[in-house]
Amino acid sequence: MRSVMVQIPNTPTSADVARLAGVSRATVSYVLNNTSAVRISEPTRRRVHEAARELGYVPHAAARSLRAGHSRMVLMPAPAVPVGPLYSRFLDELQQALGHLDYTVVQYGTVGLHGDEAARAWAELRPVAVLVPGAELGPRGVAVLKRSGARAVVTLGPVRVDGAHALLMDHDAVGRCAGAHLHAAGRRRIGVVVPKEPGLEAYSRPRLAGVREAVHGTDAAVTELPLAYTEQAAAQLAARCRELNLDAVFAYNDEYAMLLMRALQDEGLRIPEDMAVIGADDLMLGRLLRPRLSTVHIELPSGHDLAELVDRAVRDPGGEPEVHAVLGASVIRRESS
Amino acid sequence: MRSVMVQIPNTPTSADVARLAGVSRATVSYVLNNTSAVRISEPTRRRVHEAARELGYVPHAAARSLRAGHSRMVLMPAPAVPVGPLYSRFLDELQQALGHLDYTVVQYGTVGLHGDEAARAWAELRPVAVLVPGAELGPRGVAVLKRSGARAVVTLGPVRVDGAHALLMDHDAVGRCAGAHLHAAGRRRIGVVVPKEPGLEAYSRPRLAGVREAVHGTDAAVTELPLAYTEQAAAQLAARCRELNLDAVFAYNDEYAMLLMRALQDEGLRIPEDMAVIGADDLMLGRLLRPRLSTVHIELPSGHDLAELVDRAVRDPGGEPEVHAVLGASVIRRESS
DNA sequence: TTGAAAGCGGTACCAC
DNA sequence: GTGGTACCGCTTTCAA
Repeated sequence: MRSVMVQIPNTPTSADVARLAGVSRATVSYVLNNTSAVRISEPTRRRVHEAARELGYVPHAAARSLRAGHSRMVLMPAPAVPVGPLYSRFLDELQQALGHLDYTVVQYGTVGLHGDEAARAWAELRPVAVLVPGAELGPRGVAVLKRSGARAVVTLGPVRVDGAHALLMDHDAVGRCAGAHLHAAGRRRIGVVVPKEPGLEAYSRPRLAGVREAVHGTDAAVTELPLAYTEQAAAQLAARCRELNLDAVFAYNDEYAMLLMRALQDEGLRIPEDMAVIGADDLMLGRLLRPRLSTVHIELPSGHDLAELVDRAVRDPGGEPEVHAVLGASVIRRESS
Repeated sequence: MRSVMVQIPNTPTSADVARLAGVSRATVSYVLNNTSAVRISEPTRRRVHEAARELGYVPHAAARSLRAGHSRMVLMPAPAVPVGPLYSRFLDELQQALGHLDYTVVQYGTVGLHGDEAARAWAELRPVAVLVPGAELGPRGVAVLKRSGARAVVTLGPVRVDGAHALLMDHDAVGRCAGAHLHAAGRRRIGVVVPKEPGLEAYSRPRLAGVREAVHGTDAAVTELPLAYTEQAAAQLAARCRELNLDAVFAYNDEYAMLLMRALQDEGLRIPEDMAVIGADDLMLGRLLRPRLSTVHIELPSGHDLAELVDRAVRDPGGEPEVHAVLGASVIRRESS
């Protein structure tokens, strides 16, 4: 009796390739990895390649790295908040550079996990390096990752974390720049916008603190201005600014600055005569506003440099953690201040 | 002779935990996975947990999924171009929802890889599902992924791909909306901005085509207007718009609209009297412009719905590919058109 | 030049 | 209740 079976296309393994090519699994591995320590005859190579192509063979990364005892995966938590063009470009450059060094960048969708929970989840993937923006990771998280074989842990954030390399992106500097600029321009009653949107505190608190530092010991006063990203909230805040008799506002970034500037103008305040406004991030939109928006230009590290730091750290896991201050901030004065 | 050795902290395995707890690896597995088919005494459970905690044990995801023959990983290519707030929110919601269904979302940094190359790289990770925005993936790529065990492949883009589920996000509709609106408003010489920035063609071409469709068979003429995202380019384009005697522009999206609107105003054109301008994406900034920017509001599918589609597909891999048209587009008329 | 086999870390079946 | 053990797919000695 002839039995016709529907062939369920099981994912082909190297054993299948070996069978089809009439060789051993070892040979398949040698051929497909171009192992230089071993010479395989040209006919055999061809047969193996042919078989692999025919079956649509794709090696199993997990099996490979399990056997190898390590991977080339660089893990980053996927950003939860919409990320600006600045940071996007930085990320892209970083991925490019790491890819060039033969690493694979993977952004892990860390959903509800926080702190050490998250670190544990990341550690399960046994990445060779972990890059963590923000201040999500503590020393214990770093320890977990290192114990699980991460040869480099790099934080990109406001503070250094024990045991990890650090790219110090101190947003204080942004606030200091803005504060110093406004003070030098003769402003003395300075408001600082602090977004109400969650997830931005890591940046907004230091920026506020920076302004405070900049005018510390002078006769200038700093007022914290919480603001949700809506027109209505902006209108209310504009009215409040007038009541408070402020003469300057550092608006967190250019987007919030645009929002607030519009509201201030609608409130009848002249910019910059009655009220100086300065943003941050040097986005294109600031140049398009009227008056043109002054801003704090932020210089992020080159993705290329970070990639090389990662590579160094991976090659020499015992080395002292490197700490680099990498956030350049400088005022671009336009017309609004 | 007493030998003092520096204990190199090798990553602890379940065998280490077993040793320390004085039980077998099997027992460790049972305890840590809460295997219900097997009863383990309370004291033993405690000892195992204790040992795991003490060693900082973290299970090895690769080993686990190798044994299991599958993972819960949903893979997406990491977006290469800076992605707007709309899409960011969608992504975030999607990750949330998938996480809730116990999937792990991983964005793979696909650098220089294209088409089938990329599909192969993704397939190496043996994800249970693959979500691909844009038009990067062809039928062959889909086949590669499926052969490697992906139980669901979903494309989010302008066209359906053979073998994959599709969330049709037909940006033609955006252009059609804009075109119909401008035509209804009496405009007949319509320019359509097409960004020169690479990576945006997947959206800009259909949007342009949509405008053409909308006015097809009428007396309106459509002019393609390539534009780089710089002030200078915008100024030149504004001058050209005047020469061409256009009476309306669909500016690709709100950001390009803002750029061009500024340039048109600087060129002395009145909006909307001399020139109607409409953007797309319904960003906040459009509301803040003067005149307020008309725009095409885009409704993306809910991340929740997509997550459920993925889950359905994973549970029933043999099912017919689902195809949903999911992009809602509607004009929000403000003052600029 | 090629093949047999051990072993990476976990899980789950089958005995005891 | 708990332990022994085979096995997932791949790489890499070691022998032939």
